[in-house]
Amino acid sequence: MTAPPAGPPGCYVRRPGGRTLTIHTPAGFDPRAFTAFAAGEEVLGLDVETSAINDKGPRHFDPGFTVRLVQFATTSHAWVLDPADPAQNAAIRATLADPARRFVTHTNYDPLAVWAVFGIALGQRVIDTHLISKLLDPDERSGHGLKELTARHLDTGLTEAEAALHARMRAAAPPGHRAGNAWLTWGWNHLPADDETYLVYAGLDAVYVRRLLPALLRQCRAFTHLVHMEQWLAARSTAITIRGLLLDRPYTTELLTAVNREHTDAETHIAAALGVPGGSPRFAAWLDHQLTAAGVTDLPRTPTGRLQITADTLTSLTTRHATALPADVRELVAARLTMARTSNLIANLRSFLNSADPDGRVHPQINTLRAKTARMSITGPALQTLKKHDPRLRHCFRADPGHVLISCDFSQVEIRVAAALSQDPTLIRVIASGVDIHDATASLMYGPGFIEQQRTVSKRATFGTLYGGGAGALAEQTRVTPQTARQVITRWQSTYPRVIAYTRALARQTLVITPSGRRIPADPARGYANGNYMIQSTARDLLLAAVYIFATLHPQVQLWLFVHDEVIIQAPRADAERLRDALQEAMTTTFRGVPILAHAEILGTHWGRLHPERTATTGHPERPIAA
DNA sequence: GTCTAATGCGCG
DNA sequence: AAAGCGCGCATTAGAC
Repeated sequence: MTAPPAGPPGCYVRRPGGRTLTIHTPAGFDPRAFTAFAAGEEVLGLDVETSAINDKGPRHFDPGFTVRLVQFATTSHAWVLDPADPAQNAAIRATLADPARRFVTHTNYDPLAVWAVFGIALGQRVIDTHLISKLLDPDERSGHGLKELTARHLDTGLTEAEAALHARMRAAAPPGHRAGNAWLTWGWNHLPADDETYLVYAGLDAVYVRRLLPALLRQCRAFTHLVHMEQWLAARSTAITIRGLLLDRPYTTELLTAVNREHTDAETHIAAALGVPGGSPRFAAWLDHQLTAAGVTDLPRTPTGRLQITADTLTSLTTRHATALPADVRELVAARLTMARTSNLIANLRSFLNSADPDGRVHPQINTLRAKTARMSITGPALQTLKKHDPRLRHCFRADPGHVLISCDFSQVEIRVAAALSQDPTLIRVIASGVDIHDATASLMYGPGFIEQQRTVSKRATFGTLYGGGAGALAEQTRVTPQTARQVITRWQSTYPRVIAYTRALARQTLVITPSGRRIPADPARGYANGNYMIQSTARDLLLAAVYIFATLHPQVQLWLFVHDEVIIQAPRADAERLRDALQEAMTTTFRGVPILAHAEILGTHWGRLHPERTATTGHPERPIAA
């Protein structure tokens, strides 16, 4: 273990890896000494200890969320401050609000907490070691936690402090708070704020994040421009989280009530007819029996042999096998299908309402570097995965009063990026001519008299090739025979040979380096994925570049959300046309001689537009809305 | 009951 | 020769 306390009064001293680290505790707070400490360092490690976070709720924006400790650190000294003490609270605020001050944190958890509790926006004054680590190795599973990173790059002092804290929490948790992870939740909320293990852990967190920064930065020499751009994007994204999206709560509540009723009706119907809940395995057994009696045997099963009840299998029952089944069975299958379809809607609507703060705003977390390709993810709620063809879901979110939402998305950006990277002359010519790319591809493959099915298959072949797919997958998707699929792929390959040559060359590489300088390690067993890494990642960076240009030219405009190849902004109604045009212009560009096109439109007050003839809350089966 | 891995389905 | 890619979350299945 480390040496016993031996520092100044009110301090703990630890010597992990032979370095002396001093932790100043709240009990020993001295305003003048703290001011002198803070003045001596331009970039401070910043960490906060908070009450436990409930992932199902508004997280930082829950009224019950509190910050219990705030820590500032150099590479050798940490000050642990207690915001409940007025003098320490003032010192915290003064330090955080100082416009000349820079901080280093791990993830944006701490800036969000600082905003939620102190109302201070750190904005571009914070650099995130998690983000830098993701640039060094974009694989999420590579261990980007602060503990793993400090153990790898520095020493094990922090992991040991954490182990000690967890042991302390387990030991101190009262009965009833020991099962599962309950001791952890109890610990973050209730472990006494003067507990030595807690204070040492808290102080070391800030010291280690400060020590980690130079260790990681040194390894980024070949792509420091990415550090800058990603930090910019992360700060803008944190601003989106902080501002939040306004939920149309009356609409959402009413819709949930209606859909709940639809779900319950279907459930009750099944229960009344069979005496079995529709969602139970016994329903599956009953249906299995009915199908066997009707001679239907080709439906998918679980590994244990149970009939698989999915929306897909149920749908095929109501279509392909409709005539084989008695009317009462069909009716119950339809009811079960209603349950399957509404349960997804219900789950989404509940997550919207649960994640809203008391003002009716949701604060989605934006992970700006989630995928290996640097694609972003949005969680809490997962707004990128809402069923698009049912506009009732997106309609739950609305612009702030007096504002409208404006959306702009790239047109077929991945095909264009593939053309630009491969410099395939035929694909470049097709794109430059401005005709429909899939029409042109089908025409090149089958002649100008191609039929619709040939267009569909060649379109699938295009995407399959960009993603590294083969004949098997193409046959599976289009229900053509494997031989036909192989022929289609061969034709595609001879139509766009440079694309094929390009992706084959990429497949042999062990490291993919994108035009923006991003490093993506190849998966040795799946070299065919490299082409997709390159294309998807480059498309993402084209979006970042466009957003950067737009936001720099229009710094006051609020970014609202990103959906992979789409940006949504919020603007005052009076500026809508002007900003729609400006956004489209910023996103329209040329990449290596290939035009990258974008289309912007004013969405209006709500994200999703309901069909004019259909009311929102009657629970009609979803249907695509004509463009 | 509790937990995790796999599956299904939503998006691009 | 063959291989689609990248995500999040609810539910299900199976293990403990």
